[in-house]
Amino acid sequence: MPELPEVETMARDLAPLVEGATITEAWWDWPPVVRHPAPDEFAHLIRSRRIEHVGRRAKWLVLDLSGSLALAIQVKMTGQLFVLPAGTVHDKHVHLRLTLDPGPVAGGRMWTGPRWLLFRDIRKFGRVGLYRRDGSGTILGPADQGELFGDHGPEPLEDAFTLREFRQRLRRRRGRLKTTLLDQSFIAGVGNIYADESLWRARLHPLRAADSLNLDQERRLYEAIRGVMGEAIVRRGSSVDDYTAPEGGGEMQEHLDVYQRTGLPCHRCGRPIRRFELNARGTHFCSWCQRLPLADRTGSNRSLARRARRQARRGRNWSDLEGLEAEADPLGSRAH
DNA sequence: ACGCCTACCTGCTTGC
DNA sequence: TGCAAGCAGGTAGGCG
Repeated sequence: MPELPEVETMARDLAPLVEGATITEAWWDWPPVVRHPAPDEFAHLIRSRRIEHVGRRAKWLVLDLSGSLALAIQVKMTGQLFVLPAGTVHDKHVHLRLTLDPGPVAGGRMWTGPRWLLFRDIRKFGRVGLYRRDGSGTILGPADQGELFGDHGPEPLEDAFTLREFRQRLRRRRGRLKTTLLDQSFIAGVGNIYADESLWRARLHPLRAADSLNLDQERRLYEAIRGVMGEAIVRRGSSVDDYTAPEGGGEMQEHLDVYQRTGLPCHRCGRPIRRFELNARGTHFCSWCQRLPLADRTGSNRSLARRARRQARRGRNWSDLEGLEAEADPLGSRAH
């Protein structure tokens, strides 16, 4: 499940393989994979474009093409990219194929023949789109209007993303902490794995009201997000479930503290990691290290607290935990 | 306006 | 063995 570190790894792996190459043809077997523009126009526009740079924004790969075009690839859950000699047999999950005339490659290497850039996506969630950049370099959305990434929050690892800005953004939010971290308009690139990991590292409960943190907690969360993301990039991301980096698997999964570690000892206190569902996502945390203060459940965010009480009465959401009914207490309020 | 919920997908696992 | 249900989750779009 690619998040920021996995997509960053894909971009870094892909760059030396395709930068400098020219796209000569586009093929697809499932039109919805081309989100924008209409598939025929996409094929027409992309022909003869040179791939000038491979980068990343949020969880998207962005290939800068000649003529101020940008090929944006959203891999979502199971999207993968491969570069193989043209004509290589591939399976039915490859839904888009770009034929590349390699031309001279950085480092003086010369490919001996055309290559295919393959987009493979088992679950067909991923999409590609071709967009224009305006004079200032901003990628324009459909119909050349607005910013393609206008709805996205800041990149957590950029210098421009300061603790001060993080605090300001966090205090404007009304929802729960984890829901907020997963919201791409709050911060770009955080997904389920690194949301859980960041909250564990910051010792904050996933259900905390986002606007209820004190100064120290805000700082811890800010540093946790950046620390977890930075470390995950160095380790080439996490290889879990369907996802592995094609150019060699990431190893961050061996260094995760909570994600998919239900029942295993917390790396800080030794107590078992617990799991519950939030917004239909598995949520992993340590109920000893990550407490939900009483005040949080009652006062600081009224609408949130009201909803929490209603859900608790109906016995939904955080009561149907796997196994251990007596132990199941995602609020983390039980004394050990 | 904002947050929450569902649909989109398919392969794998689990249960009968 | 076979089949169906359950599960994984990023995010657009609909809903309240």
